[in-house]
Amino acid sequence: MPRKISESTVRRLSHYLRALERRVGDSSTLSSEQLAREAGTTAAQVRKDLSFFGSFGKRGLGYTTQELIDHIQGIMGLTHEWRVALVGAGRIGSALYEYGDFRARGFDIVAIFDADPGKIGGVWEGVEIRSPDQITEVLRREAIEIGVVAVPADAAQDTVDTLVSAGVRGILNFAPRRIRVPEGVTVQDVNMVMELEALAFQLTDPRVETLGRGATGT
Amino acid sequence: MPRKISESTVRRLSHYLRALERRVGDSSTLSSEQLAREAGTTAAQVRKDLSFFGSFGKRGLGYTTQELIDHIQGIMGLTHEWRVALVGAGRIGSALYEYGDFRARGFDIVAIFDADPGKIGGVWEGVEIRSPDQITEVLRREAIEIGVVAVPADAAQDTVDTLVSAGVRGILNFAPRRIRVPEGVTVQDVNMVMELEALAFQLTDPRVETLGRGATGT
DNA sequence: GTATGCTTGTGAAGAGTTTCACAAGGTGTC
DNA sequence: GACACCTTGTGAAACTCTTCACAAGCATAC
Repeated sequence: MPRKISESTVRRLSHYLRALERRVGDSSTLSSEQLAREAGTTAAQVRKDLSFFGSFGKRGLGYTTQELIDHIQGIMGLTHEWRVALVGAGRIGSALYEYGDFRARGFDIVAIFDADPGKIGGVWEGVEIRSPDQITEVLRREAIEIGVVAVPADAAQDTVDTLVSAGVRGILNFAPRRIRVPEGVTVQDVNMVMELEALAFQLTDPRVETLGRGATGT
Repeated sequence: MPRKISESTVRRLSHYLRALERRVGDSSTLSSEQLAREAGTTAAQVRKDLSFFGSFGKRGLGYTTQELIDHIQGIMGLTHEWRVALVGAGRIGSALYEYGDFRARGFDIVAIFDADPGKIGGVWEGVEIRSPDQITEVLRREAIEIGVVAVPADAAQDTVDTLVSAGVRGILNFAPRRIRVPEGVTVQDVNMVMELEALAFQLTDPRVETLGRGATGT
């Protein structure tokens, strides 16, 4: 009975969390209506999403901000630190690493790998850059559960295969390639070119011509 | 009659394009079945997606690689260069800019803005970093259509408002905040923390316990 | 303690997306 | 030119996700 939660629901839970965190301290309670407005969805959707996991509100009153935060964090598995490996210390990899927001949110990059001999041996804020040869060994030893793949597209599938065989079951993939993984392993793709292409499509689509200038802002 | 194309269809078009480009030169024709396999979907889905825009294949034969590339590029608006402004020259902004894959795909960052006085006046590969005060003027002058927002969350909505009032109708948003825009303007969000949270959810969800160790790889 | 007002939680309806299955229409062979 | 083969394009069915609408339930006032 592996209740199937849709990707969109999970995505919205993240939004709820962001919205709630911005409100901590404000008033201690809020309605699905308010939460929906702040998270950019509808009240019914908020209630339905939450209903998959339990009953967290009080009828007539709404949800207690901090309580709901705790519940959502529990649901999403954000109550413990996740140990993450970064593969690929190029431009994207380094930007990610320096970005630092991950650590603040419980995703701790504890190992870095790169195939470039010029990079191997370097140290980023206390974490040594290692050869990909060591992935299996290090991931096992460090009990790493999530892998971030920021290698060239051609190397992505091999990299992921190695990570998976080293026990990783979650992959954040920045390579612009669809990755194949065995069942039980999850891949999330981040592909900025694709997002830009989606924009280009919206700006190009005939509907724009059809609706004409008047439609904007109606 | 603004035929409504779903977000997932647009996303898949990008995947088809990537898959097709990898094949240029191979054999000159391929079936929906083959394309589906390379893009990670089903043959029926490929045909349905394409059918929204026309009939590009030949029955009994399949699609001509180069021809289909041209069609999809036309559909998505990738046949001309898009002029892009980058707002926020911090870590994410610079990583994006240096990444360079955008330019290769027809997205040309021709203006950069940052509020940090220490950065204003700096030059990145020939493009000067300007004060946000100049957004309206520069965007109008340079006929910029797409804005990339890589500013802190609190500044995101204001930044977008400025961009929109300067004529931008497509926004790529890296700030972890849901942005409100008038109708006719499209926002694409890139939020890496959210993707990691989705992974955490998958790795945490009770179903994992329910299915047990045996399920992986079945 | 009862009445009033408000908001949740949820079955059911509605909308949208994916999959199915097959007629239509090409190619190549003999 | 007819036949066999193959793959597209597409209505219809199946499935999934969102929206609706309302009974159930709690808080507060009197």
